[in-house]
Amino acid sequence: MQMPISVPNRMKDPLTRLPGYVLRRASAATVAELNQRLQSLDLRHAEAACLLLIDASPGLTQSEIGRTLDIQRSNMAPFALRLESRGLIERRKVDGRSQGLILTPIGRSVLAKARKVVEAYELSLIRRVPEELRPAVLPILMALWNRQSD
Amino acid sequence: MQMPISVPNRMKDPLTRLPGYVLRRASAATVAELNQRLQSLDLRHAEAACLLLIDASPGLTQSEIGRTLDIQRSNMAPFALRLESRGLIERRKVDGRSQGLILTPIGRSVLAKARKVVEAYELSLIRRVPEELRPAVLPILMALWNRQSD
DNA sequence: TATTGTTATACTCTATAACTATA
DNA sequence: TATAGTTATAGAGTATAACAATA
Repeated sequence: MQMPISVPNRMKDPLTRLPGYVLRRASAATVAELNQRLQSLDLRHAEAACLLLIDASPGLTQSEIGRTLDIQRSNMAPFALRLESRGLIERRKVDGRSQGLILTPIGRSVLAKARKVVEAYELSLIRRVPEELRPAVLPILMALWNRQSD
Repeated sequence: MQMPISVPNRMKDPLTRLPGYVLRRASAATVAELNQRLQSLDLRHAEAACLLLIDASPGLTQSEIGRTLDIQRSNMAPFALRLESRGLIERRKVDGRSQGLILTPIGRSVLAKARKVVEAYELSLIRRVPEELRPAVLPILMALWNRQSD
């Protein structure tokens, strides 16, 4: 992400009327912002998401996490390895091929800090939206994601 | 993007309540979908955006486009080169260092098809959202992007 | 047969630094 | 001094294929 340009852009921009385009730009901007806020914990946003998932469901396997986060099984291997070698998670054999992932004490401590960062960031995001539109935020994003809100 | 899992996911998922997370997932999913629809034109979503911009403001320079799309100047070079070597755009010297970009006849023809794909996709996106929420879509996305709607 | 974890590999996207030519 | 275009390079992120071990 480049830092925002402060001079007004006088260019015709036919793109900012396209929800899909603005969705991409909003996502790219917020990912960059969240990654920056997580930098001091040496975490990427997807790693924080992974820790949050494991904390909510200890014993999840790599494959299950990958399916939830839409990360390929093959890409989960180095991903989980990094969390493991940093001592944030442990693997526990479930059967001969699956290994449940759980947080270590260090992992729980890092997650506690990450959770604060994430929650503060989510709050700052929602606060960008005019109050009367806030109830529509999740339903709209879930719909664009093509998921039922529930 | 993996194809969606059809079996319901019974896993606790604390993430889908987080607007920022859902924003990222919605964006990733829609980028993948749009890229797939543009595949037959051998265009990526950012290339289509670039053509749309040049068409709206012929003579834009690489740097200006990069600032508009948040693509680094250094990354714009191979990007523009590809469009040029495919005969979609031409460079016209503005002064000793800047080159304005314009669409070639081929570029206009490809853009016409790309525009249809993009507009159809944008329409399909907005249709995912319940009708009464649609007016809030752009204001919310612009707010999350941290831009004024106007 | 299908699934888990893994390795290898390739491609895209993004980020930084440095260079030149020009304004 | 600042800007435009370029090159080189490194790091993420993502995609596919293939393999062994296990269910």
